Amino acid sequence: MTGDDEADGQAPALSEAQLAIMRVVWDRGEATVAEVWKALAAERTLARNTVLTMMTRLEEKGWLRRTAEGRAFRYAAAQPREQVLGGLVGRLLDTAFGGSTEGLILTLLKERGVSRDEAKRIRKLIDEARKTEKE
Amino acid sequence: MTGDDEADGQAPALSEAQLAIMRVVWDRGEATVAEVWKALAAERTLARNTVLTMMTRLEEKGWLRRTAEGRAFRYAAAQPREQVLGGLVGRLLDTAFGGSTEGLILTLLKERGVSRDEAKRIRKLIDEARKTEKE
DNA sequence: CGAAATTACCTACAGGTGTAGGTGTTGGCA
DNA sequence: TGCCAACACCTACACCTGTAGGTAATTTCG
Repeated sequence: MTGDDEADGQAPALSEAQLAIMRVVWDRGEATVAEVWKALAAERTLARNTVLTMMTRLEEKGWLRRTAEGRAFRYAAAQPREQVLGGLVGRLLDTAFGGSTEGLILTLLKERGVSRDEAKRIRKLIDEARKTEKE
Repeated sequence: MTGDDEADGQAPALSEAQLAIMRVVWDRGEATVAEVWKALAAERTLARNTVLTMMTRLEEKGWLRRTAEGRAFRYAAAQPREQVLGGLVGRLLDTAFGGSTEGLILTLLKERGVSRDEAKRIRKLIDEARKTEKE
């Protein structure tokens, strides 16, 4: 799979602020500007209009989809979280780690460490992943 | 700690093209614009001046350091690769995965799969990381 | 010696991003 | 029923990124 390794190639990848918005939308399934704004404003101050502008742009670029609902809009993610994050990670993997999965994981572990429990669960992930072994 | 340099994590994070340059510099320890240009031009076409501009900007922002050498400059990374990549990964981890190491690894495995050999080596990494277990 | 090459610097520009003010519309409530 | 709050839209702006042309200094080679 992923035969289209470069199909979406030039998607400029979401920036951090954009990702923050997407995260809220993904978490809720769908959301209005006001909802996203409230969620983000809980962490840092920013104007409602900022969120509005960014969501409008995300919609224009196909990251979000919206449906009129009364006088407001209800936004939903146009692409599943897994897919977008997968692309993001793949991109980072290639650009920063020369494609080395181990390199990335090593950095990750060094950066954050890992608890006994996590280690166990991660092992499990690897076992499962190995079933769909790559050639 | 971190008392000596404030150029830590909060910098806007390197973009993809910038990372490509840094990668060349890290790989060689140090490099001139011409060297980086040749390395990058091997993969895609771009003007020498593009590389020059970007490296100058990277120097201004503290990612690269340079020393005059004759009529040219020799650039070196101002920060070790591990540190920068660590910051990058940490950033992605928090922004996109809500801090879940497993989440990132899962995505990574799904995205790229893993060969038997890699799986083995990754296991080892985890074993080692667990020694410096986190609370 | 003079031309070609090399290198840096200055300048520019289109497109993206984060931020937000001002304007117009509308629905709800006093 | 008239005003306010909520909402979207338009506009703007400063900054960043990728890209590169033109210019000037200097080195090197024929």
